[in-house]
Amino acid sequence: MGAEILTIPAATLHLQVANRLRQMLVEGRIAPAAKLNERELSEVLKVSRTPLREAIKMLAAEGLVELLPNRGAIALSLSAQDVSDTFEVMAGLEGQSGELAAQRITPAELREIKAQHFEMLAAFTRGDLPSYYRLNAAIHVAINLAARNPVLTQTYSLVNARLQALRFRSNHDADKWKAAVQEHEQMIAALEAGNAALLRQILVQHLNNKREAILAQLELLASQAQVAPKHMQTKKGN
Amino acid sequence: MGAEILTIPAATLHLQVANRLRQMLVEGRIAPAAKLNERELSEVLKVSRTPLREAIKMLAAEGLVELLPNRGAIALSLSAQDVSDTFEVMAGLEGQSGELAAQRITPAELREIKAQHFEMLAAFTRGDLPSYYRLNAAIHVAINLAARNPVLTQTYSLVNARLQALRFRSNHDADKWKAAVQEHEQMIAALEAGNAALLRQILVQHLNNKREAILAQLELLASQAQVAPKHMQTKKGN
DNA sequence: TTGGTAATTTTTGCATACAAAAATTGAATG
DNA sequence: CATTCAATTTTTGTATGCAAAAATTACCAA
Repeated sequence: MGAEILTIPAATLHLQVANRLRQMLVEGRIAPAAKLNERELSEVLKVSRTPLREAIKMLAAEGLVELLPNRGAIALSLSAQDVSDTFEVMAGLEGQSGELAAQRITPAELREIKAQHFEMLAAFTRGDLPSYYRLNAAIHVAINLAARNPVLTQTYSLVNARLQALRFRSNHDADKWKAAVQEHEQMIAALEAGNAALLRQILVQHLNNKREAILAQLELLASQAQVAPKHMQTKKGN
Repeated sequence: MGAEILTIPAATLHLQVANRLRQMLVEGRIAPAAKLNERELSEVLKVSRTPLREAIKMLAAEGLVELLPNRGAIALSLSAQDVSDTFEVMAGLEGQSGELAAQRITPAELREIKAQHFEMLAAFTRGDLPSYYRLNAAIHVAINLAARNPVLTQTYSLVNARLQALRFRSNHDADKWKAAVQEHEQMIAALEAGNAALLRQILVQHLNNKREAILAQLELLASQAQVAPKHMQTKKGN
């Protein structure tokens, strides 16, 4: 993605706004289905509506917000089916990333991934969830980068962003968690062996498991919501 | 993608403009690397710069134009490496489409694809290139749709759009053309047999062949361009 | 010429202004 | 009390205006 803005630090306003909004969306600071009020946001972000609207249009193209003609934009809200579909695509993209990475990864990259893996094990052992998730994501990104295909990386980031808001993270269940860690160890082994087909298979399975875990979690939340319907509606908040 | 604007025909201007611009880009009416002059385009499209700029921002997020800070936007221009990378991703997406379609396609969909295949054969036999390419693309789209995953469809469309401008079409060489048609027949067979793994493999191979054909074509054009450098620079054109 | 630089023009980026659509409010009525 | 409908307010969508940056032109000197 476009991360080398360091050459010319003059980032235009609409890009800055797009980045900030994207962050707010994937971090859930703007809740799913929440309305994006232009006046309100322009006051919060201290910009006029023009660059704000341009940023919103970009996020719409990225699929992070939905445009409703004459009614503005709302934050992406994924149905269970949407989540399932998105994970299915992610499984394909991760599988391909792994397949290519197994063929193209450099020794240095492999070493770094192994190091990150051990760091993740440390966080796992300590029960340090934030670090665990951060390192987990970093490893997947590193595998994707090792595939040496910027288009794949961009596509991956684009689709993955839609799932980031589901950061209420999956496998709280200890067994599945352990299984996920084991899958990560299998990934390393496959990467090291240069076994492209195997790494693809592991990653696809890994993503399918992730999908199931998230969907189960969603179902749980939905049933809880039925008991206490319509609580935190996420209005203007903070 | 969003094609059901028929429910409420009130499409906002910036969306209309985005659609028109997208079409101009993928049809090559705006040449690769050509500058998108806002004043000029706003006159041609008969809109003010505001909705035009919003549309351009959407196309930038789609990857069809590149934004240069303080210097506007230019049409996407793919290097040989870019083309190769993009085809690689498309191969993955098509492969997954096929894999899922083989599992999920309905008899009606299969019949329609077979019908389209015969129509394509007819066009092929007549040497009717435009119809051939149109039907070819339609079959790939139909397979994608049979996968029953809107996220996959959207991702597919997004990435594929970048290659559409390369419509100076591949395999002029009769052998490769025939091979492509044969691959299509194998696809139908695999679809009919519900052989997901096979259909994936055929589609991946099909896309790899397509990539090679296009890259060869590009190389040819590049060598010709060296002889007669800097001709049609594609100014305001039309 | 050629090269470099200052003045001019053009173009982009952002803010504001205005019109149209939607949402909200508030009666009035059943 | 609910409902409908008109008046008001809010919000979105588009056009215009203005400032800053970039590109172009004009000019001068070597």
